[in-house]
Amino acid sequence: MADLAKIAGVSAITVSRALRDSPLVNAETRARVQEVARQHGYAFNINARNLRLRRSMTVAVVVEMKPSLERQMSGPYPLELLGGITQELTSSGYSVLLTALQGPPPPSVQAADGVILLGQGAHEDAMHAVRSWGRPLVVWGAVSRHESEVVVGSDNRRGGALVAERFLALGRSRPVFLGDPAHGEFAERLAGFADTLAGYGIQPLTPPVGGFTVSAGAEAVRALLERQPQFDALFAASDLLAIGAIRALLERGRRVPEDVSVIGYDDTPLGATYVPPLSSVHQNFLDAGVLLARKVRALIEGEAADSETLPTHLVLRAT
Amino acid sequence: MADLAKIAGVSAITVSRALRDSPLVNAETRARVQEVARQHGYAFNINARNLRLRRSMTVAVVVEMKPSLERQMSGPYPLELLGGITQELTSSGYSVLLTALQGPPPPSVQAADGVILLGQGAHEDAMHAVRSWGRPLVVWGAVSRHESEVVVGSDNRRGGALVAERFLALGRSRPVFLGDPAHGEFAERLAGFADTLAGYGIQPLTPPVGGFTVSAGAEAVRALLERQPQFDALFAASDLLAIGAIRALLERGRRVPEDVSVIGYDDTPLGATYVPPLSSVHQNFLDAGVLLARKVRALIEGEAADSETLPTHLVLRAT
DNA sequence: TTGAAAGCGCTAACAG
DNA sequence: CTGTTAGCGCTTTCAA
Repeated sequence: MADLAKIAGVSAITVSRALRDSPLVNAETRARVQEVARQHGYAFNINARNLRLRRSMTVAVVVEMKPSLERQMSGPYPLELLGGITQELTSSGYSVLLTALQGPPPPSVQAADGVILLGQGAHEDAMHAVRSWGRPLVVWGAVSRHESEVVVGSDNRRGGALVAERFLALGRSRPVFLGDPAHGEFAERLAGFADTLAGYGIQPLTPPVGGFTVSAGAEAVRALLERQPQFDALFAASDLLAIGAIRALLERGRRVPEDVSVIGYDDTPLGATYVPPLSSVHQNFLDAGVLLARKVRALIEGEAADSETLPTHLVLRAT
Repeated sequence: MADLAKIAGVSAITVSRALRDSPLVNAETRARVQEVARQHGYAFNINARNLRLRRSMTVAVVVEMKPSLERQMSGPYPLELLGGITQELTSSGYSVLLTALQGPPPPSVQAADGVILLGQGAHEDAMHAVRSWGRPLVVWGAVSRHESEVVVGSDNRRGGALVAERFLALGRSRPVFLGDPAHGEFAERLAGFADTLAGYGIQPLTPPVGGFTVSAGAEAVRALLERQPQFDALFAASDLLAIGAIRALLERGRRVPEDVSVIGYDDTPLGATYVPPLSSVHQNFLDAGVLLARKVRALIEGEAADSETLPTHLVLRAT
């Protein structure tokens, strides 16, 4: 900048202002300075600015990213969430720092102005670790769980309720919920589901499920068919589980949806292109990402931000 | 640091060295300083270090991230790639800066020590834009296309050849290739496929395909069935296209695989759980991510790095 | 093994 | 509208 200043015949601070499009500098001067900068291939030093301004214009996004395909956070969700976050944040001058939460975070992550945690999942400890960084924090997950944190999540209770209503409308009376309620979002889906059914004196079966995978869903349903085969509707807490469930049902000669109605969750392309195409509860991850981004930004800039619940809706397909 | 220095009764530079585990400092002093730092909740300022050291310990990952589910870069690929990259980079002290390549990149991205471009796709212009940042660059995509760049990609030619061999072993003689060869990686898959077939005097049909989606695959096959229905094998350049193709085939009463063998590409969970489970060419995105990360790191540290091709293998399932 | 001096490149505050 | 001064927090000389 000092060099540019000499070349352009102004002071360094004027160069600084000109490059920032400050209104404090004459339009003509500004143009000249910018031209000189361009000609000389000037590269701005963001670290110097950050040091001076005491901020990094950076938001850390913490993802649980195990190398396992069928995991809960796999599939398109986190990527869409990331897409929304990145879109919103970069368009307001922030950068997105991706972190895997394994071992101590690299220093640049600790220097982030804010943090977005994707999926508190079964990892309440992850939340604690991240909170200890002492940065503005926004979490994607089950909203009701954490009053002290800003949490964005989709309306899992409503999602569950929608499925219950659908089953009731179809005249189904022996429903099953498939999913481990230790997972906060799953617990909410079950709550909405069970509460609505309770209004009609119906209590869903909740067989144990050992995971989030297609095969976990299939196993659970196979076991259930052994012990309590008399069900006519199944609500799976994820499309993956639903697909596993359908597979197990078909194996045992149960027709879908004639004998058993099945509805999944997440409305993944996987479910949509499945044969039969899976009915599912849709949540808009892209919007969710944008919202998460806006909330950290608000927090960073000292404004208030509240937890928020995004609408869900039921997408009916063949099952 | 100056404060810590006073408290610990040493100089600032000694604090600096102690916190970095420098061997220049007495073990006892180091322990004391680190303890003081911990007790007082000292937060290291990474920007100051970066300013001083003239680097950012940051790698920008540029992704094409349009808000469309069925896009090429959707699905689990980029996430797995990202997982591998993040894993490798964070474990060596670098941070991963995620960027969407829309409009001018935020300054912190330009300050990255290196850049990984995920998918040159049909966007050769994306590569030009990124190259103009003048940073060490590694690209994920079609290796043969760019001699001047370091490109990591999986062995698309071999993948295509494997499929051809499989079809030949099955005695199929009228194969189709489904995919737009304007896409560099697709072109390589076709090349490997067609070359192998040519050795047996067979030339595959290459109907036009308008996109990367399930529906594009279905459309293309419907049109093909009108004009040239006499094919007995189909190699789709992605699982998405393959699924669309199967759907169209079943619609028109063609059995898979009895009448038409179908093999996809990418070995996605979507394909694996499809009914019928899709045979597909597998590529290991996690390893690829790690490799990409190692190569930028090498480049950043002034070492040489060459383009590299990752092995692919064929996963046979029902189709 | 420790420290003093100096400066990385930028910008807020305060004149002019 | 422009400039001077000072300092953000760290680390690499160089000297003790």
